[in-house]
Amino acid sequence: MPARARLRDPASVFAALGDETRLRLVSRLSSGGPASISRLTDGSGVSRQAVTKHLRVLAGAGLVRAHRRGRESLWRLQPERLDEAQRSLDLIARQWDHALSKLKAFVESPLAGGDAAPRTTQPRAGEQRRAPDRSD
Amino acid sequence: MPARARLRDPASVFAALGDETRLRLVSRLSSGGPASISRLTDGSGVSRQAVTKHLRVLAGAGLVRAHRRGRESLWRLQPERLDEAQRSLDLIARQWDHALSKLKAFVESPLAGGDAAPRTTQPRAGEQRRAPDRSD
DNA sequence: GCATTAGGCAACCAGAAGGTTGCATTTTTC
DNA sequence: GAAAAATGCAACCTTCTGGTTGCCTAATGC
Repeated sequence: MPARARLRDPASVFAALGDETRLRLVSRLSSGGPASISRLTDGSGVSRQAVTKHLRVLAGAGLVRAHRRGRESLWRLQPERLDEAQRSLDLIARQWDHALSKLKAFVESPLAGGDAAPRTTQPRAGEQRRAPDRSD
Repeated sequence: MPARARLRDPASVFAALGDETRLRLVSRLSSGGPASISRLTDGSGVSRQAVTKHLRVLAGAGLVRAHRRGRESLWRLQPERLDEAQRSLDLIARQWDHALSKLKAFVESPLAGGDAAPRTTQPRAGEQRRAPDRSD
């Protein structure tokens, strides 16, 4: 598998961020700027090799990138993927709001009858669009 | 309940989202509204038990919640965690920007090594002659 | 009442993940 | 040019994960 396989696969970005150690690495890179492996290993609580592996996972998700400088390799954050992940979350949240408003419209609709809550999911009977409203 | 300042456990949320199947589930819940396990299993490509497990992982991360209705259990999205995850990403991105500007200030400073020096990434003695190259 | 439908529980399995250790390689430093 | 520093590679180990299957329980629909 190529190192930069499916870069726009949101799951892989989340998976990369879904490890305590890796998240700390990302956080450290984000707040401290580019750093070498040895430096990142310091105080990480795991071995240098472990850090290396984690960095590669992050790189595989496109979250970080390294370039060699002399005998050390400097790793830096790649913020684009973060943006992508953020947009991903945003999309989900937006869809949810929309679904909720549809649901609410359905429930309150006279066509739904007072007794009938939406049977399981698909309201698609007499759904009418409504302005998105924050129900929480 | 430290719901405000420090995010509880961002890694677990990301980990939960870091699986293709689970992300699809979340997406489906977000766009289709609350749904039962059987319904979520339909077209998911995996068994009902697999879906159940995934839902529990998502619930463990606080991303979804179920409530029983008759013989079925309805699962719905829990958008707060999504917000948290988003804030998490935002924080990281912000820190990164800040780190970059500090770094830039440091590199461009005529007296490199002064108070503009990045703290967590202190250059060791005799190491500050090369600027980080952004050739990629 | 009885078949059907929706789920829960538990055992089991293969492969991925996270981690370690040992050794080789390449730059730096003195 | 030899020691030290910074990594890379590879083997190995243990635990976690995603998935399955089989069987049992609880509502529902006739």
